[in-house]
Amino acid sequence: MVAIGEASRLSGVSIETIRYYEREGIISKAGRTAAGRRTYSDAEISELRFIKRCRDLGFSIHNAVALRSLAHEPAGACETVEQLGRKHLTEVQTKLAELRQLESALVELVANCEKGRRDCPMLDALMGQNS
Amino acid sequence: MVAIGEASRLSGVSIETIRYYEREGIISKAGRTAAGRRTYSDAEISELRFIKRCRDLGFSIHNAVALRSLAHEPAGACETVEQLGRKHLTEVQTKLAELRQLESALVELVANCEKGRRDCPMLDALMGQNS
DNA sequence: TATGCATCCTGTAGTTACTACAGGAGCAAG
DNA sequence: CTTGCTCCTGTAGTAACTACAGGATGCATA
Repeated sequence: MVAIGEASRLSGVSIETIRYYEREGIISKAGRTAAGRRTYSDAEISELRFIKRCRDLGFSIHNAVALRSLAHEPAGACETVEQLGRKHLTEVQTKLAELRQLESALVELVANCEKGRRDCPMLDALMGQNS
Repeated sequence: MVAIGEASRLSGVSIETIRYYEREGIISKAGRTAAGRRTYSDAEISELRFIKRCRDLGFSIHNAVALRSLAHEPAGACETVEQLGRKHLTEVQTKLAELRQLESALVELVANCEKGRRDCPMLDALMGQNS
Protein backbone atom coordinates (compact mmCIF):
# COMPACT_ATOMS: atom_id res chain seq x y z
CA MET A 1 0.00 0.00 0.00
CA VAL A 2 1.42 3.32 -1.10
CA ALA A 3 0.39 6.96 -0.83
CA ILE A 4 -1.08 8.97 -3.69
CA GLY A 5 2.25 10.52 -4.69
CA GLU A 6 3.84 7.12 -5.18
CA ALA A 7 0.74 5.83 -7.00
CA SER A 8 1.05 8.82 -9.29
CA ARG A 9 4.71 8.07 -10.02
CA LEU A 10 4.02 4.38 -10.61
CA SER A 11 1.04 4.94 -12.89
CA GLY A 12 2.01 8.12 -14.66
CA VAL A 13 -1.30 9.73 -13.69
CA SER A 14 -0.98 13.04 -11.86
CA ILE A 15 -2.12 13.35 -8.25
CA GLU A 16 -4.78 15.87 -9.12
CA THR A 17 -6.06 13.61 -11.87
CA ILE A 18 -6.21 10.58 -9.58
CA ARG A 19 -8.31 12.56 -7.12
CA TYR A 20 -10.44 13.76 -10.01
CA TYR A 21 -10.97 10.17 -11.19
CA GLU A 22 -12.08 9.18 -7.71
CA ARG A 23 -14.41 12.16 -7.39
CA GLU A 24 -16.06 11.32 -10.70
CA GLY A 25 -16.39 7.62 -9.90
CA ILE A 26 -14.04 6.65 -12.74
CA ILE A 27 -12.02 4.59 -10.29
CA SER A 28 -13.31 3.18 -7.00
CA LYS A 29 -12.69 5.10 -3.78
CA ALA A 30 -9.25 4.54 -2.35
CA GLY A 31 -8.80 3.27 1.20
CA ARG A 32 -7.60 5.70 3.85
CA THR A 33 -5.07 5.70 6.66
CA ALA A 34 -6.18 6.65 10.16
CA ALA A 35 -5.22 10.24 9.37
CA GLY A 36 -7.38 10.26 6.23
CA ARG A 37 -4.69 9.86 3.56
CA ARG A 38 -5.46 7.74 0.50
CA THR A 39 -3.71 4.39 0.05
CA TYR A 40 -3.29 2.38 -3.14
CA SER A 41 -2.71 -1.33 -3.74
CA ASP A 42 -0.91 -2.83 -6.72
CA ALA A 43 -4.27 -3.69 -8.27
CA GLU A 44 -5.41 -0.08 -7.99
CA ILE A 45 -2.20 1.15 -9.54
CA SER A 46 -2.72 -1.28 -12.44
CA GLU A 47 -6.21 0.13 -12.83
CA LEU A 48 -4.74 3.62 -13.12
CA ARG A 49 -2.20 2.41 -15.65
CA PHE A 50 -4.95 0.79 -17.69
CA ILE A 51 -6.88 4.06 -17.84
CA LYS A 52 -3.68 5.90 -18.71
CA ARG A 53 -2.89 3.54 -21.60
CA CYS A 54 -6.40 3.97 -22.97
CA ARG A 55 -6.19 7.75 -22.69
CA ASP A 56 -2.78 7.81 -24.35
CA LEU A 57 -4.31 5.88 -27.20
CA GLY A 58 -6.94 8.58 -27.49
CA PHE A 59 -9.88 6.64 -26.07
CA SER A 60 -12.36 8.79 -24.16
CA ILE A 61 -12.70 8.23 -20.43
CA HIS A 62 -16.11 6.79 -21.19
CA ASN A 63 -14.60 4.18 -23.49
CA ALA A 64 -11.69 3.53 -21.16
CA VAL A 65 -14.19 2.67 -18.44
CA ALA A 66 -16.11 0.44 -20.85
CA LEU A 67 -12.92 -1.37 -21.85
CA ARG A 68 -11.94 -1.86 -18.24
CA SER A 69 -15.27 -3.40 -17.33
CA LEU A 70 -14.96 -5.68 -20.35
CA ALA A 71 -11.64 -6.83 -18.95
CA HIS A 72 -13.52 -8.19 -15.96
CA GLU A 73 -16.25 -9.90 -17.92
CA PRO A 74 -15.64 -13.54 -18.62
CA ALA A 75 -17.30 -14.13 -22.00
CA GLY A 76 -17.78 -12.36 -25.28
CA ALA A 77 -15.65 -9.41 -24.27
CA CYS A 78 -13.14 -9.78 -27.06
CA GLU A 79 -15.59 -8.97 -29.84
CA THR A 80 -16.89 -5.88 -28.09
CA VAL A 81 -13.35 -4.76 -27.45
CA GLU A 82 -12.51 -5.21 -31.12
CA GLN A 83 -15.56 -3.18 -32.10
CA LEU A 84 -14.56 -0.33 -29.81
CA GLY A 85 -11.01 -0.49 -31.10
CA ARG A 86 -12.03 -0.43 -34.74
CA LYS A 87 -14.52 2.38 -34.19
CA HIS A 88 -11.88 4.46 -32.49
CA LEU A 89 -9.38 3.67 -35.22
CA THR A 90 -11.87 4.95 -37.79
CA GLU A 91 -12.30 8.16 -35.82
CA VAL A 92 -8.56 8.63 -35.61
CA GLN A 93 -8.25 8.10 -39.34
CA THR A 94 -10.99 10.63 -40.02
CA LYS A 95 -9.23 13.15 -37.81
CA LEU A 96 -5.97 12.38 -39.62
CA ALA A 97 -7.55 13.08 -42.99
CA GLU A 98 -8.93 16.38 -41.70
CA LEU A 99 -5.56 17.41 -40.32
CA ARG A 100 -3.82 16.52 -43.58
CA GLN A 101 -6.22 18.81 -45.44
CA LEU A 102 -5.62 21.50 -42.87
CA GLU A 103 -1.90 21.11 -43.32
CA SER A 104 -2.08 21.58 -47.09
CA ALA A 105 -4.28 24.62 -46.67
CA LEU A 106 -1.86 26.16 -44.19
CA VAL A 107 1.17 25.33 -46.30
CA GLU A 108 -0.46 27.06 -49.22
CA LEU A 109 -1.50 30.03 -47.10
CA VAL A 110 1.99 30.54 -45.70
CA ALA A 111 3.81 29.79 -48.95
CA ASN A 112 2.78 33.12 -50.45
CA CYS A 113 4.34 35.07 -47.64
CA GLU A 114 7.56 36.77 -48.67
CA LYS A 115 9.77 39.29 -46.99
CA GLY A 116 9.21 42.89 -47.89
CA ARG A 117 5.77 42.52 -49.37
CA ARG A 118 3.48 45.43 -48.85
CA ASP A 119 0.25 43.44 -49.09
CA CYS A 120 -0.49 40.28 -47.14
CA PRO A 121 -1.80 37.42 -49.23
CA MET A 122 -2.61 35.35 -46.17
CA LEU A 123 -4.90 38.01 -44.74
CA ASP A 124 -6.45 38.48 -48.16
CA ALA A 125 -7.24 34.79 -48.29
CA LEU A 126 -8.73 34.82 -44.83
CA MET A 127 -10.83 37.84 -45.62
CA GLY A 128 -12.08 36.14 -48.73
CA GLN A 129 -11.81 39.23 -50.88
CA ASN A 130 -11.84 37.03 -53.94
CA SER A 131 -14.38 34.44 -52.97
CA MET B 1 -29.05 44.98 -42.36
CA VAL B 2 -30.21 41.47 -41.63
CA ALA B 3 -31.37 39.55 -38.58
CA ILE B 4 -29.23 37.05 -36.73
CA GLY B 5 -30.68 34.02 -38.53
CA GLU B 6 -29.74 35.41 -41.92
CA ALA B 7 -26.31 36.48 -40.63
CA SER B 8 -25.85 32.92 -39.44
CA ARG B 9 -26.78 31.50 -42.85
CA LEU B 10 -24.54 33.97 -44.68
CA SER B 11 -21.52 33.43 -42.42
CA GLY B 12 -21.87 29.76 -41.55
CA VAL B 13 -21.63 30.60 -37.84
CA SER B 14 -24.52 29.28 -35.74
CA ILE B 15 -26.88 31.71 -34.05
CA GLU B 16 -25.90 30.54 -30.59
CA THR B 17 -22.24 30.95 -31.46
CA ILE B 18 -22.76 34.47 -32.81
CA ARG B 19 -24.42 35.45 -29.53
CA TYR B 20 -21.59 33.74 -27.65
CA TYR B 21 -19.01 35.70 -29.65
CA GLU B 22 -20.79 38.93 -28.79
CA ARG B 23 -21.07 38.01 -25.10
CA GLU B 24 -17.35 37.27 -24.95
CA GLY B 25 -16.37 40.41 -26.80
CA ILE B 26 -14.93 38.43 -29.70
CA ILE B 27 -17.01 40.52 -32.09
CA SER B 28 -18.38 43.97 -31.36
CA LYS B 29 -21.95 44.34 -30.10
CA ALA B 30 -24.53 44.20 -32.85
CA GLY B 31 -26.99 47.03 -33.33
CA ARG B 32 -30.60 46.47 -32.33
CA THR B 33 -34.02 47.14 -33.79
CA ALA B 34 -36.58 49.08 -31.75
CA ALA B 35 -37.84 45.76 -30.44
CA GLY B 36 -34.35 44.70 -29.33
CA ARG B 37 -33.46 42.27 -32.11
CA ARG B 38 -29.86 42.19 -33.33
CA THR B 39 -29.04 43.51 -36.80
CA TYR B 40 -25.98 42.79 -38.91
CA SER B 41 -24.32 44.75 -41.72
CA ASP B 42 -22.30 43.26 -44.57
CA ALA B 43 -19.11 44.28 -42.78
CA GLU B 44 -20.18 42.43 -39.65
CA ILE B 45 -21.03 39.34 -41.66
CA SER B 46 -17.57 39.50 -43.25
CA GLU B 47 -16.12 39.69 -39.77
CA LEU B 48 -17.99 36.52 -38.82
CA ARG B 49 -16.78 34.79 -41.97
CA PHE B 50 -13.21 35.79 -41.19
CA ILE B 51 -13.44 34.24 -37.72
CA LYS B 52 -15.06 31.16 -39.23
CA ARG B 53 -12.27 30.71 -41.80
CA CYS B 54 -9.66 30.99 -39.06
CA ARG B 55 -11.48 28.48 -36.85
CA ASP B 56 -11.90 26.07 -39.76
CA LEU B 57 -8.16 26.29 -40.27
CA GLY B 58 -7.72 25.31 -36.64
CA PHE B 59 -6.62 28.69 -35.31
CA SER B 60 -7.74 29.37 -31.74
CA ILE B 61 -10.24 32.16 -31.16
CA HIS B 62 -7.40 34.05 -29.52
CA ASN B 63 -5.32 33.83 -32.70
CA ALA B 64 -8.30 34.54 -34.92
CA VAL B 65 -8.85 37.79 -33.03
CA ALA B 66 -5.15 38.62 -33.34
CA LEU B 67 -5.22 37.98 -37.08
CA ARG B 68 -8.31 40.11 -37.49
CA SER B 69 -6.76 43.05 -35.70
CA LEU B 70 -3.67 42.66 -37.87
CA ALA B 71 -5.94 42.96 -40.88
CA HIS B 72 -6.80 46.47 -39.75
CA GLU B 73 -3.25 47.55 -39.05
CA PRO B 74 -1.56 49.33 -41.87
CA ALA B 75 2.10 48.38 -41.53
CA GLY B 76 4.18 45.38 -40.65
CA ALA B 77 1.19 43.11 -40.33
CA CYS B 78 2.27 40.66 -42.99
CA GLU B 79 5.30 39.39 -41.10
CA THR B 80 3.35 38.85 -37.88
CA VAL B 81 0.68 37.05 -39.84
CA GLU B 82 3.28 34.81 -41.41
CA GLN B 83 4.74 34.03 -37.99
CA LEU B 84 1.34 33.06 -36.62
CA GLY B 85 0.66 30.97 -39.68
CA ARG B 86 3.96 29.10 -39.52
CA LYS B 87 3.64 28.51 -35.78
CA HIS B 88 0.19 27.07 -36.24
CA LEU B 89 1.38 24.94 -39.14
CA THR B 90 4.08 23.49 -36.90
CA GLU B 91 1.48 22.67 -34.27
CA VAL B 92 -0.71 20.98 -36.83
CA GLN B 93 2.24 18.95 -38.05
CA THR B 94 3.09 17.89 -34.51
CA LYS B 95 -0.49 16.80 -33.95
CA LEU B 96 -0.38 14.93 -37.27
CA ALA B 97 2.72 13.02 -36.21
CA GLU B 98 1.08 12.10 -32.91
CA LEU B 99 -2.06 10.89 -34.64
CA ARG B 100 -0.03 8.82 -37.10
CA GLN B 101 1.67 7.09 -34.19
CA LEU B 102 -1.69 6.57 -32.55
CA GLU B 103 -3.02 5.07 -35.74
CA SER B 104 -0.21 2.52 -36.00
CA ALA B 105 -0.65 1.57 -32.37
CA LEU B 106 -4.38 1.08 -32.86
CA VAL B 107 -3.91 -0.87 -36.09
CA GLU B 108 -1.55 -3.18 -34.29
CA LEU B 109 -3.86 -3.50 -31.32
CA VAL B 110 -6.86 -4.39 -33.45
CA ALA B 111 -4.94 -6.58 -35.89
CA ASN B 112 -4.59 -9.36 -33.33
CA CYS B 113 -8.31 -9.63 -32.87
CA GLU B 114 -9.77 -12.69 -34.51
CA LYS B 115 -13.15 -14.31 -34.41
CA GLY B 116 -13.61 -17.11 -31.95
CA ARG B 117 -10.64 -16.36 -29.76
CA ARG B 118 -11.06 -17.14 -26.13
CA ASP B 119 -8.50 -14.61 -24.89
CA CYS B 120 -8.39 -10.97 -25.90
CA PRO B 121 -4.98 -9.74 -27.02
CA MET B 122 -6.13 -6.13 -27.07
CA LEU B 123 -7.17 -6.19 -23.44
CA ASP B 124 -3.97 -7.97 -22.55
CA ALA B 125 -2.00 -5.21 -24.19
CA LEU B 126 -3.97 -2.52 -22.40
CA MET B 127 -3.53 -4.24 -19.08
CA GLY B 128 0.18 -4.47 -19.69
CA GLN B 129 0.48 -8.00 -18.35
CA ASN B 130 3.76 -8.33 -20.16
CA SER B 131 5.26 -4.91 -19.66
C1' DT C 1 -58.92 40.33 -36.05
C1' DA C 2 -57.42 36.08 -34.51
C1' DT C 3 -54.21 32.53 -34.81
C1' DG C 4 -50.38 29.97 -35.71
C1' DC C 5 -45.73 29.34 -36.67
C1' DA C 6 -41.00 30.89 -37.28
C1' DT C 7 -37.74 33.63 -35.30
C1' DC C 8 -35.81 36.07 -31.76
C1' DC C 9 -34.62 37.38 -26.75
C1' DT C 10 -32.12 36.52 -21.93
C1' DG C 11 -30.06 33.70 -18.70
C1' DT C 12 -28.27 29.61 -17.06
C1' DA C 13 -26.22 25.14 -17.10
C1' DG C 14 -23.80 21.39 -19.40
C1' DT C 15 -19.91 19.44 -22.23
C1' DT C 16 -14.52 17.05 -21.89
C1' DA C 17 -10.90 16.00 -19.09
C1' DC C 18 -8.49 17.92 -16.53
C1' DT C 19 -5.48 21.83 -14.02
C1' DA C 20 -4.65 25.27 -10.54
C1' DC C 21 -4.95 27.28 -6.67
C1' DA C 22 -6.08 28.55 -1.40
C1' DG C 23 -5.79 27.38 3.10
C1' DG C 24 -4.83 24.09 6.25
C1' DA C 25 -3.00 19.53 8.42
C1' DG C 26 0.17 15.38 8.91
C1' DC C 27 4.77 13.17 8.85
C1' DA C 28 9.74 12.28 9.13
C1' DA C 29 14.38 13.92 9.91
C1' DG C 30 17.71 16.53 12.26
C1' DC D 1 10.75 21.77 17.74
C1' DT D 2 11.33 23.33 13.42
C1' DT D 3 11.74 22.65 8.48
C1' DG D 4 10.10 20.98 4.36
C1' DC D 5 7.60 17.71 1.92
C1' DT D 6 3.40 15.49 1.16
C1' DC D 7 -1.31 15.31 1.68
C1' DC D 8 -6.29 16.98 2.48
C1' DT D 9 -10.89 19.49 0.86
C1' DG D 10 -13.25 22.60 -1.90
C1' DT D 11 -13.72 25.74 -5.46
C1' DA D 12 -12.88 27.90 -9.81
C1' DG D 13 -10.81 28.10 -14.28
C1' DT D 14 -9.72 26.24 -19.10
C1' DA D 15 -11.60 26.16 -24.72
C1' DA D 16 -15.22 26.91 -27.46
C1' DC D 17 -19.11 26.20 -27.77
C1' DT D 18 -24.10 23.76 -27.23
C1' DA D 19 -28.57 23.17 -25.23
C1' DC D 20 -32.18 24.23 -23.12
C1' DA D 21 -36.30 26.98 -20.54
C1' DG D 22 -39.49 30.39 -20.69
C1' DG D 23 -41.08 34.15 -22.89
C1' DA D 24 -41.65 38.05 -26.66
C1' DT D 25 -41.99 39.50 -31.61
C1' DG D 26 -43.04 39.41 -36.64
C1' DC D 27 -45.45 37.99 -40.49
C1' DA D 28 -48.84 35.62 -43.20
C1' DT D 29 -53.11 33.58 -43.57
C1' DA D 30 -58.20 32.48 -42.47
